[in-house]
Amino acid sequence: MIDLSGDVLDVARRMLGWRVTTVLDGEPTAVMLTEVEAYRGDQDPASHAYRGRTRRNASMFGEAGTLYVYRSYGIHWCMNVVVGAPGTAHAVLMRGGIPVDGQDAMERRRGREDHITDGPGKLCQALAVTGAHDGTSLRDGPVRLTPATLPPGWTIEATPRIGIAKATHRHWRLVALP
DNA sequence: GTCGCGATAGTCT
DNA sequence: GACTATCGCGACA
Repeated sequence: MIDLSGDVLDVARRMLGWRVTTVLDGEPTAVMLTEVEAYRGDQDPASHAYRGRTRRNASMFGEAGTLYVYRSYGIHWCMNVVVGAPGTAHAVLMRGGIPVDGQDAMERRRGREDHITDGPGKLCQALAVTGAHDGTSLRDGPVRLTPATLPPGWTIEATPRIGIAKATHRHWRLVALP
């Protein structure tokens, strides 16, 4: 069972190395997370939840382990793990990973053989995650999150979040490097 | 390898 | 009416 207890930034760091798996269109696919960002609910000007609950971000206010999927730049899907007590709307954005299963299916969905899971929009496309999965549970839903450890020797780096104009002093983007 | 830029539409002001 | 939690391509080095 996945453990999402504790501060959202600690959870984000712990999640590096975890597996995200889907079985959609009959195709099993899985990636190991290598890039995530933490968003601290209503205390974070960069969070979608900063100005309260809206139609789009409603699932952020659910219980820990809920999947929050939104459309980015009108084109791409991006997915988050909801963290913390219901109503706090803390979340961890899954930005990238490396393929560990179903690479053929992911290459087909992406229409190319390189750079298939190294960005938030790409990750969703490769795993076939869409807005239809918003609000489902990562514990027993169509998109699953399972704990795993990073391979030996990997290190973690903290940087400012990407594409964010506010709160840039907060280094809440975490990247795992070989 | 890095840099610049256009596409595109939901969401909120 | 403005603003994105992005991507892919082409130019350059």
